[in-house]
Amino acid sequence: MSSENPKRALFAAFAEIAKALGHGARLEIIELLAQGERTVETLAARCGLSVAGASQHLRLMRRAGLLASRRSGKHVLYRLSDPSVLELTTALHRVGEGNAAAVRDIVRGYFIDRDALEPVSRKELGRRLRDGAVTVLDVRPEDEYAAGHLPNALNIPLRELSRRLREIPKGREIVAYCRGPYCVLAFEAVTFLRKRGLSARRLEGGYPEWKASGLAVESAEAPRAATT
Amino acid sequence: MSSENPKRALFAAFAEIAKALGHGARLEIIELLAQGERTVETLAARCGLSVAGASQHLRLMRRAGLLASRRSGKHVLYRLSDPSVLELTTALHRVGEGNAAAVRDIVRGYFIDRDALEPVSRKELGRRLRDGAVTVLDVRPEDEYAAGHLPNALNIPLRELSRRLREIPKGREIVAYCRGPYCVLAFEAVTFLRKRGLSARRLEGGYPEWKASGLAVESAEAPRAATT
DNA sequence: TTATTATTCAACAATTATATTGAATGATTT
DNA sequence: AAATCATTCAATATAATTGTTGAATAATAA
Repeated sequence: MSSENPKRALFAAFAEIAKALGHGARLEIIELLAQGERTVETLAARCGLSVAGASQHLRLMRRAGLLASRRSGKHVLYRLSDPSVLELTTALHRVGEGNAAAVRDIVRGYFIDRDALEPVSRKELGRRLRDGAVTVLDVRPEDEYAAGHLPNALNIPLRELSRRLREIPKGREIVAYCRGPYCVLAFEAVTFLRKRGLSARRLEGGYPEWKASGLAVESAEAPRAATT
Repeated sequence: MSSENPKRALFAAFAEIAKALGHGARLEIIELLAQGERTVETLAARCGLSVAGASQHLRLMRRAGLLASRRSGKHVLYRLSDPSVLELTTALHRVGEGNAAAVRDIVRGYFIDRDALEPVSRKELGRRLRDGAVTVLDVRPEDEYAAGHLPNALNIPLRELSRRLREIPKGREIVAYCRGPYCVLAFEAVTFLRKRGLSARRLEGGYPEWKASGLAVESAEAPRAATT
């Protein structure tokens, strides 16, 4: 490991960390773990991986120092080892947005016209939360909501949105959020709500970014981990 | 490339960028390019690569959007495509320092006792530069110095330090810097100078970090690229 | 034009990473 | 203690990356 040249060894060690980020499934796992602890099974299901496959990716990332884990009963719960990991993925996103033509194309093509869905900044939402003039809508799955969410946020997972539309107070502007800047849930929720004639915008970033900014969060009674 | 699921495609695109960082030699190339433009030949020599090998690494990083290049006569000059690339490597370093045990071991083992070499912050050096009570010493090779350096810095490449010691004004504190936080040049310079009884400390980060902080820099007459 | 120089490309072997399968482990519950 | 469940490990085939060599380009100089 720490061979001849100390500098070479150091670069090699950093390269290991970068390699651990160098797989789509692993970045997806990191996005999920940014919401809170998760079991191997849950992560596998959410990312469309086999349990053994997920376990391998997780081991690799833990070795690289990106993740940590703890045992809780029969389950092993994985988490990001440190907030700096989220900063690293944010830096990766920024480079991708600025430079990689492939990313720009995907963002343009699929994330619809971003201008029309111009996000509400965290600062702005903070101000408007104090005025009470806005409904904050969390469109992530219930377990992610339970693990932590914005203050007074209403949780309606995206797939239930159509069915549970009446739960949303009328006449107030809606700000929807989900997992992060590249999570499609809030985009789709906003598009859907606007079609229904509601005034909806999405939050800049998602729950992890809000929390990382040091803003207030709430979570369900027991701070337990997601089960399914 | 941009297959079925847009989110998957996006993660895959980000993973490509991470992969492009996932090799020690490529991180070393990036550190060098953070000093300024370089030819393929120069990079190959500095990193101990064959020219063809360096060219392959460069192509890979350019495809990932990390680098850009331009032709100048017979030479092709590569550069970082954007300041966000430096931020990305900085984030990578931070994760490595915080988490990866391997990195901690290397830093402890080779970078000697960091406490004794506690760096001078950029802010502090800025203040002391205004007072004029400090000699700023650039220990990088001449061509890197020529491409850009701190205001009024004295350039004595590390390997010439012993020979040219008399060029350093007596009785003033010395602040040495080099390429960046994991460049050993300044460490070794400070260790050497202290053995000689001089009062020397090293700067936090190196030239690229100083410049990225928006602080003043100087460069040689013609803003030409390094030749060797 | 021809020769020279810097860089890129192509082809190959060697290594490393990935996906998949099924068995082994560790903790819990019956 | 046996059964169950979540996770990890091991083995394998496949695919991707790397290092190396030598030939092909592209720009300049003679």
